[in-house]
Amino acid sequence: MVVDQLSRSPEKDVALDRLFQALADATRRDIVARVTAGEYSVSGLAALYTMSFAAVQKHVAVLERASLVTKEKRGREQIVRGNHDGLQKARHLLDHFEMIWRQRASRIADILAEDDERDLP
Amino acid sequence: MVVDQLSRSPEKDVALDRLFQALADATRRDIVARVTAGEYSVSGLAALYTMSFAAVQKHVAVLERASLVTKEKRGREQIVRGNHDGLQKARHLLDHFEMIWRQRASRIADILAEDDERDLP
DNA sequence: GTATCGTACAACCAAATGGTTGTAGATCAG
DNA sequence: CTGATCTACAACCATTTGGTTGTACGATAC
Repeated sequence: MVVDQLSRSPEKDVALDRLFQALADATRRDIVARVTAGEYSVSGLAALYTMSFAAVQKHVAVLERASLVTKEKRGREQIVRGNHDGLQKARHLLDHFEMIWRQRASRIADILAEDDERDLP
Repeated sequence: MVVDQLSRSPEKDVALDRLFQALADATRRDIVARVTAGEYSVSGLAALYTMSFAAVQKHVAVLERASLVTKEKRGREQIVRGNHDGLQKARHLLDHFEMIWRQRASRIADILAEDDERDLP
């Protein structure tokens, strides 16, 4: 029962938990797509969906905690915008996974190549 | 209350829900990292963590449903491997978001450029 | 054969999630 | 000032999640 996780820094882990958790809902992904392309107030977003205003408000709060969007007060409205950095963090981890995969794939290729060399005359 | 979501195809949505949901847990991300780099049996994975075997088994099941790993029976063991395609699907959506963002950013740049032209003598 | 190992799965539990309604505080329009 | 709008937040509810223990079953070792 080794406790070592491959990933160090539990703080980052929590940030990643929130990031992926936030993206694990179709409505929230829809919100991210919309506010990445333009600006919306919370009520402007709420008008787009059949669920209640409070529900949309909660979704925006989840996205904000995950650093995927930012809110800024403008008069009595709260303007929601996409946060580029949050998206990049998620991409970076997936890129990292893919890098590991490619390294493994090339290692396998190397082994096969060695076999080929052995088979050569 | 417009019902239209930006993203079409609810089936893909469910797949993405599962994908990001699966990645929203540090233990599961750790498992993905490990089985992407090499092969592990379920009990081999379970030995790495302090939680029970059944818990790890459930995590692997979540990853399998999300198409992030595959299981293959070998003797009495079940070998877990990383699934490259699953990772790419997640990356593609994030790439898409980033593309929208860049389009918006360049649109803003264009507008600013127009202003600059107006200001020029 | 018997014992052991690796797995699957059910039943259970506490906590989190995604939704609702209702209430209350700011801000704007008339 | 009054009324409408936008937001925040609490309380509640059903379902899911992440964990546990216990049982059962096929494959392996001796």
